[in-house]
This record gives sequence, structure tokens and C-alpha cells, in this order.
Amino acid sequence: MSFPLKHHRHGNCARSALARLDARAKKSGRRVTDNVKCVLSVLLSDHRAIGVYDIAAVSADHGKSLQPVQIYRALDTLMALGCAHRIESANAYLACHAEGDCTAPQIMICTDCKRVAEMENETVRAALDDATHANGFVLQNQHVELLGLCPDCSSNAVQPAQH
Amino acid sequence: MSFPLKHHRHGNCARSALARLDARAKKSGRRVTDNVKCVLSVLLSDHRAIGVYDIAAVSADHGKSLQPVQIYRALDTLMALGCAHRIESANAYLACHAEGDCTAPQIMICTDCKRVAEMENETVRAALDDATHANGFVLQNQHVELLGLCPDCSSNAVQPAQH
DNA sequence: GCCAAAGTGTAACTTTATTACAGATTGCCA
DNA sequence: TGGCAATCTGTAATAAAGTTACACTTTGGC
Repeated sequence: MSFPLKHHRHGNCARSALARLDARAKKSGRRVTDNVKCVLSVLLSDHRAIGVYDIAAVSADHGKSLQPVQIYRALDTLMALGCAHRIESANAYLACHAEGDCTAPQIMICTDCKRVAEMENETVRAALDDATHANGFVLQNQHVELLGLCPDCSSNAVQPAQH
Repeated sequence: MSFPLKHHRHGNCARSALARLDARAKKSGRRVTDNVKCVLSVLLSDHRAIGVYDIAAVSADHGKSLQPVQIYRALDTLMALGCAHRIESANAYLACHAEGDCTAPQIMICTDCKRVAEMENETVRAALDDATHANGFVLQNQHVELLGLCPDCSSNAVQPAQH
């Protein structure tokens, strides 16, 4: 999933993410509890990564007060179900917007507007497999975080009058 | 640079890393202060990543007591000179063992013995360039951290008697 | 309706990283 | 050569991120 269009119907993409959570939880025998749903809703409110203590603040604003440990637990569930990702370089978390299984996404992070987009590029995956294999390394898991400018911000950058 | 052989001459690879630090500092007009040299020495003592508070402990054992902020400052210098890398997924730091400029390494981390190796694979780099470009994303910087088993640990895994 | 598994809530605490600020050192050049 | 700006140092306090411990509650299967 690439960067969303400026005026995309965000309600739809949030709704389908919640539906995926339900489906996957059922399949794996986990419960979709209030806390989990609440944390995912906060993550879904934006295509940006958000830290745990900010999740707590937003969630408190919405009338549901959660302690850090409760949010970490909810995030563990969401990540186990592939419904959220952790951005290592930002100590922050992100709702997954991919339709299918999204186990090893490459994550693009705009250094300007902070929006985040995932992709699962087959060529990148194959190149990483080959390169690690050539070193005798058995690849199990990966964190690929790409920093740069999203389409909107890079076109603004060459037209500074629009800032 | 791939995983070191078990009995490689570690003194040599540490010495050449310190020489690179001197050369690069001279070129960039920075000073190689005691603190910087001390922190790099600690990093060079192992092909594993080490956290700041552990660097402090090791360095104190060696008779040089450093506060966290002093170590963070030294690491900033080392990273700016390409002599150290941060492992985002471990909140830990690593001496760079590459000979040339090492601005965007792919880092392999053994989940068993914790040793770390860098590579700068051209095919991976090109694949990431292409994939981001196809999304209209201007790539500036990247964190590629690959978790798995190093050659030694993966061969042990299929011969459990050797554990 | 009982029981084990899973989830909740609260508190204290550990680990990682940053801010603030006053003082010392260095290298340049006037 | 001595003064000054830039850089580096040391200390303390604090912020931010993540974990542990533990007693309690809910849930779903039998």
C-alpha cells in the first residue's frame, strides 16, 4: 500500500482494517477485546506512527484511560495478528493497511509530513534473500525502514511557494 | 563485511577501525578526543552490538567513568564519521568494520549468538531505490536490519550434538 | 456450574535518551 | 602571543519508552 491520496476515504480504509482484525482474531482463537479495538482505532486515526504514551493520551481524550502496559499488551496482540507494525527507528506503532498477510513489509517514512506507507516488494525481498544467503545467513525476520520524502512533500520541495 | 571467522585476528580489525577514525576525523575537521576513542574501543571489543549503559559499565571497568550523555555524544561523532552504527531494533551500537564509506549498510544480526555483520549489497540497494521510486518516494536514508542465524549458529542448529 | 485459559487493572520500577548549564580546551588569526 | 569563537567536558536532573509483579475478572468449553 503506497501513500494515500490526499482526499482518500479514510473511513473506508479504517473500517476494513477493523474487519481484518475480527477475521484474523477469529481464525487464531484470540479475543478482540475493548482494549485491543481501542488501540487499533487510535492507530487508524492517521497514516502516521504514534508512540505508546501518545496512544494513551488520545485514548484518554476519547474517555478510555489505559496504562502503558495495557497498550503494550494490545499492541502485542495486534502485531501478532499482523494488524499493526512497530517502527523501530521511531519507537512508534502503525496500523497495517495491507489486505493480505503482511509479515515483512518495507516501510517508507516521510521525514517531512511523517506519514508512513508500507509495501511488500518482491524484488526487494528476493534481493535480501539472495544477499543474506550468499553470506551463509539464514534470514528469519527483517526490519526495513526507509526514510525520505513522500510524493506530496517532494513535489512541495521543488515548488517552495506552495508551502 | 561478512561474519568473521572464528579465529580471525581481531586485533587487526580493531586497529584498522581506529586508523579509519583518525583519518576521517582529520578529513572532516573533527577532533578524536579521549571519550570518542574510548567508546570506539569498547565497541571494537566485540562483533556484537552493545547498549549505552553497558558501554558505560565496560568503560568504568577500564578505569574511565563516563556518563550516558558523554557516551551519546561520542556515538554521535562516531556515527557522523561512519565509524559506528545504531541498531534500531536493539537500542544498541556497533563499530563499523567496513573499509570504505558505509552510509547505508544492511545489517545481519544473529538471533542466537548475537553477533552482527554488515554488508552493502548493490542489488539490495538498487531494489530499494527502484521500489521507492515506483511509489514516488525520494529515498534519503534507510535502516535495514536482518534477523536470523549466522553461518556458525545455523550449522550448529542442524547438528544439535555440538551444542 | 466449574475450571483453566486468557485478559484486566494498578503500581512500582528498569532501561534508554535528552536537556540544561557552567566550565575547560583547542585552533585560528589579528 | 594573547584573545576569542568553536568545540568539547562534566555533572545533575529529567523525560521517554518499556517491563515486572501480582491479585483480580471474564470467557468459553465440558
